[in-house]
Parts: sequence; C-alpha cells; structure tokens
Amino acid sequence: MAKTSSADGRRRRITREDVAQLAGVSKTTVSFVLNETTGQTISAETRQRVLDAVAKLDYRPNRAAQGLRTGRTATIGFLTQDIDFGAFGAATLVGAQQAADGHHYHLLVMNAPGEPLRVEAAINDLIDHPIDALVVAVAGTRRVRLPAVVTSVPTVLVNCFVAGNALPAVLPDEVKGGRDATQVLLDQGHRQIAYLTGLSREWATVARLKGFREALTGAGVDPRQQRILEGNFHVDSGYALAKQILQGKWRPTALMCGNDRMAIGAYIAILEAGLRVPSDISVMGYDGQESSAEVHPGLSTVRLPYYEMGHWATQKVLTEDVRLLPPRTYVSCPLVLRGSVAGPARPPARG
Amino acid sequence: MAKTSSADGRRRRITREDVAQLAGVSKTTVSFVLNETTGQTISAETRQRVLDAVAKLDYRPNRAAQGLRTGRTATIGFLTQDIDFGAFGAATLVGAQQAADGHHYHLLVMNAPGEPLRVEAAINDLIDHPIDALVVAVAGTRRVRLPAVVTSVPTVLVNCFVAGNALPAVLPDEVKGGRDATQVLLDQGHRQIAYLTGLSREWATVARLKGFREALTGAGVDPRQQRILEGNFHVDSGYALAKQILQGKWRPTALMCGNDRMAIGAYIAILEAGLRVPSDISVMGYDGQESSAEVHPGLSTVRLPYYEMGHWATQKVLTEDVRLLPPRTYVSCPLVLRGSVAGPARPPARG
DNA sequence: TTGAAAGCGCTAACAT
DNA sequence: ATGTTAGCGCTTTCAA
Repeated sequence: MAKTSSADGRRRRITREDVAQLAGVSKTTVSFVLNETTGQTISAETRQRVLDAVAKLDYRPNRAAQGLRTGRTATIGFLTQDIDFGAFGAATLVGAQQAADGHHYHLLVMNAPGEPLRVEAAINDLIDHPIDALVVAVAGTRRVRLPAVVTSVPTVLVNCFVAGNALPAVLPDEVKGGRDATQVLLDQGHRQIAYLTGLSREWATVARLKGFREALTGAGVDPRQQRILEGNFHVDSGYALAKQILQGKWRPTALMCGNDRMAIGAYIAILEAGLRVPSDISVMGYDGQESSAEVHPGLSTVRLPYYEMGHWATQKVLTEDVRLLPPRTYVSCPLVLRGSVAGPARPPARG
Repeated sequence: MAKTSSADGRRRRITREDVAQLAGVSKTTVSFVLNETTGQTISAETRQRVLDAVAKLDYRPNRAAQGLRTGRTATIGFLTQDIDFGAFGAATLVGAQQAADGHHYHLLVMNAPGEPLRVEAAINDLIDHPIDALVVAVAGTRRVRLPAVVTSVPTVLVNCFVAGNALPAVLPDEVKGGRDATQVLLDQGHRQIAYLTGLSREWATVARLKGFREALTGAGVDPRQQRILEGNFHVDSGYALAKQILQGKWRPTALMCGNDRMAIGAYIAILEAGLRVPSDISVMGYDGQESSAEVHPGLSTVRLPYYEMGHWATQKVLTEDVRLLPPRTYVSCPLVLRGSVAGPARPPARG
C-alpha cells in the first residue's frame, strides 16, 4: 500500500505529508524522527506513532527532494569509455558500487566511447543531474583529456591520468606485476625466458617490461640474453609469436605473455608443436581473466586489480578531500599461481 | 566560469537566478527561453540576451530540481544481479545506455548479487532516487522473484521473467539459435554430431537442445542417433567431454558446444588428440564471446543479443505503456560463421 | 511580451 | 516536546 491510487492506474507516491497526517503530527516531527535529528526531543510515544505510520504506508523519502534541500544528492557519477572491454568495466563498476553502497551512495553510470566531445557531454550530463562526486575509469591505462568542468566536482581517476596530474589517479602497479611474474619463473629455475609482449606503445607493456628486466637483473641474468617479441594482446598474436619462437633454435623454457589471451594462443601453439605445459615449457599470463582459471592446465597470471581500483577511487572520493590525495596511487597486482608454471625440464644450457 | 567562488574553494552552482540577473529579466523568462515553452512569446532581443547570459555563465539546469517540479527525473534504474558475468552485464548496459541516451535519460545502475533481500533493498533504493522506469537484467536466463514494489514503476525484464508473466520480458530466442547452429552443420553435410551441452537444468540448455532436435528432425536425421553429453559451461568441461568422445568408437564429424568456453576446451582436446579443426572435426560454439573471434581457427558461434535486449527493454520502457507489452518478446541470436565449421572429411559412415 | 507566485518533497533554523 | 516557516532550483498558471 505504498501508493494512493490515481488516474493512470499507477499510484501517487507517499509523501511526508501523508505520514504526518496518519500519525497526527506535523511534517517536521516526521523528519525529526526519520533523520534522528540530534538536539531534538521527541517523546517515545510520538516517535512510535510516526514509525508506525511510516511502516503502514511504506513511506520512503524522495532522495531528489532531500538532495535539493541539503545540496547532497547521494549520487556519484561513474564515467567510463570502455565499459564493455573485457572484465574491466564490470569489475571496476562492482568495486565502485560496493564502496558506494557502504556510504549509501548510488552510481549514475555513463559510457562515453570515443571522442572528447562525447566525454564532455557525458560529464556535463552527470554534473547536471547533479552528482556529488565523479569517478572516471578507462580500460587500457592511458592519459585522458577531461573538460575543465570536472573541477566543479570532486573527481578521482581509475586506470588513467590527466596532464599535469591535476586529478588524483589510482593505477595498477604494473612494474611490480611484471617483476613478480618474472621472479616466479626465476625462482623455478628458468633462465631462458621469452617475453611475448602486448602492444609496445601501451603504458602497461612498457611498465611490465621494465619489471621483467628488473627481476632478471636482480637475479644476475642478462635481459639481453632473453627474447622479447612484440604482439598485440590478441589470442592470435600469442599463437603466432609462440609458434615462431618454438620453431627457432633458441628454445626458452618459459614464456611470459602480454596478457592471458596471448597466453591462451601460446597454449595452442605449444600443443600443436607436440609439447606440454608446463613440463616442456612454462607459461605466465597477465590480467587475471576469468578464462585463465579454466584452461588446462590453469594459467598462472597476474591479476589486474580493477575491483580494488574502483573501490579505492569511490571510497576516497567520498571520504577524503581529493585535493589532498597523492597524484598517483599504485595498487598491487596479485600473483595468481596455477599449473602452467613448473621448473624447466632440461638443464638450462645454451643453444 | 560556471561557478561563483565559495568558502571551500569549489564554486557555487550557477542557478537560473544568476542568469536572470545577468540578462536583466525574470527567472520565468529564462525558463521560457530555455524550455522553448509553447504559447509564449519572447521577443527575439530578450531571447538573445538570455541565451548570451546562459552561455557566458555556462548555466546548466539542475535536473533534480526539474524532476521535483515535473515529476519526471529523466533517470532509469538498471538493476542486475550478475553485472560482472562475462560479457553479459556490460553489453546489456551499453544497449540500455544507448537507448537511454536517445531520450536524454540517464542510467542509475545497481548490482545486487544473491539474495532476494538485497534485491528488494536495491529496488527500493532505486525507486527512492526516484527513477521514472526500471530495467532488470540477469545473466543466465531464469525466473526471478521481485518485490511487489516494482509495480510502482514501469518495468521491463531482460533475460529473465517473473511468475505469471506479470512483467514484460525480452529473452533470447535460444530455440531458434540452437536450430540455426545445427542447420549450419547439417547444411555442410554433417550427420554425426555430438552435442556437448551446458548444465541441463538451465533454461538456455533446454531451449538450445530443443532447437538441435528440431533441426535434425527437419533434415530427416534421427536425434537419437546423435550423442548428447552434459557439461557445465566451463572450458574444462568442454575439454573433458570432447576428450571422452574422441576416445570412443562413435566418432562425430562435428561438435555442438554448450557455449564458446566449452568450445575452446574442445579445441584443446582435439589438438591433443592430434586432430585439426575443421578438417577433422567441425566445432560450433554459442554465446558470441569476444574470444571466439580470436582462437584459431575462428570459432563459429551464435551470438547472444545482450546489447539488443538491453536496448529493446530501455527503449520500450521509455516509449510504451509497459502494461500493453506482450509478456515475452524473443530476440533472435545471430549466427556468426567463422573457420571452425567445414564439411566432414570422411564420408558419413557408421562407426 | 513579461513577471509574480504557487508548489514539487524535503530539511532545519527558529518559534512556541 | 512539537510546530511554523523559509527556502533548495525549477515549471507553470495566472495576472499584468
């Protein structure tokens, strides 16, 4: 009975007035009871009458009206350009949503692919709503251009940054991820590792490669003795590069891949060559995609902390003054170890 | 300069009052100009002054205030239980978003996994916002339970339905999808087809199997002569079932798979058995996942129309009286043909 | 051709 | 202990 009937068959929304009338009190009293306003003294009896009326009518305050009055809308804008890119969008969104939930905030979601103009329009739309804060997230770590109007609302960036670091950003620690993944291979005794990278112009590729080299150097292995082949993050490219390397005379005992999809491609090439993972060759992915758990043997990988970044950004934008946040915060990419990595079968000999 | 400064360094939002002042007109006139209110006559000169002031101040109306006044908030609730399940959530969301865009509507997104209680809380939160309409979407087609309060707002269901069909739903036409996929194999000359299904308790599995049998019967092939093995939608299960069937004496010339992930598993088993796709055996997936395009050879599949369903639901909930919509609308799942299907190599002889 | 004023549902300072 | 009242920013009727 949350509504009283009206012409079109739907019901008029219950307002505070209805509650006040039923409880025999003023609208103010209803507010005081519901908001548990401090410094107000409502008798237990009145209080109960109000609560009874609220329950009976199933009254729920209109948040837009509250927002108009208080200036806080309990709504965060969530803007992304690639919401349908792999697991990125959904994972980030779930992280953001759960952080928002904790503060009784809602997410107004917009996906504005492509051109800066559409991004500006989307941001304006969000701000018009209005929103109390904004989270901007993109799939491939990169610099973004944002219209000046974002300065009018507290904003935190996920997996992207703006020129001059004018807005605080949270990013995956890809250097550490690359280093950790490499270290796993080194610890297993691998000394001949081929790195089938993603696109070399990507921020992530550069950082992971840096971590790769750091780990090798740290273990006293010369990075220049390893092979690095550039791919493009797709299954096909992992397949092609792995095939190429397996046909060469220099045989790695382990493969680092630009991402999980390339690793899946490598799996196929390895099988086709009559070899087995990990007994003949170990494989390491990156991303922590769902499918990495499902291939056989399970793919060891490094998970991108999308959920954590979405959560962090939302949490911070709600609880801190974003102007006091560090320009860049790095979130660690956790290792996910499965069956695709083992020690090298042959003694690590040259040629 | 969209804001005038205030204590905390942020700026106060420009209101209609500011515009009126700058233009030297009343707030009413500003509204008339901006809303192009019919039946009003504003002189070209005044009109221009108002528009100039709007541009100068970068004034943008507060939608919440408009909504409070008009009763329409230009916001649709989008509720899902599995937003991070594969491509489902993002694709449905993008479809919904694009439809909403066309009507200058926004999406308030909530993901409420699990229990009915959380779903009810989420729906209440959305309605409180308030929203003008609601779209509810789930990943695996199934019946859902929704609290009675949904009746207070126009609602359309995506990929799910409620008991008694009290709410209009849009669903993928899985029977036709299963039939079409099977027909492709039949047209290529296959007469020995194994179906590695997903979980048999799923609505989708039942429907696709129905289509499978219909197509076979239509081609004069006895469905009981084929083999049907139950899997669980995971890569592993496709791998295990394919392995099992390849070891048996009855050798299919084509594999229908419960989804793309099972098909990927089947690929691996086929390779391990020293066979090739499609020359030795054809493979058909289902879902139209991103990865289906990336494996080698490309996987032929049937795409689930998530985008289309999200778009349809949002479009309808905004433009039609949902009470007049048919209880169930089926959207066709388009065939995506790639290299994984070819004619059978051997003459279709009994094993 | 324009403006004054009421009111959407709510909060909160200020009565009483 | 409770109620009156003045807005929040907007639309829209009615009056001028």
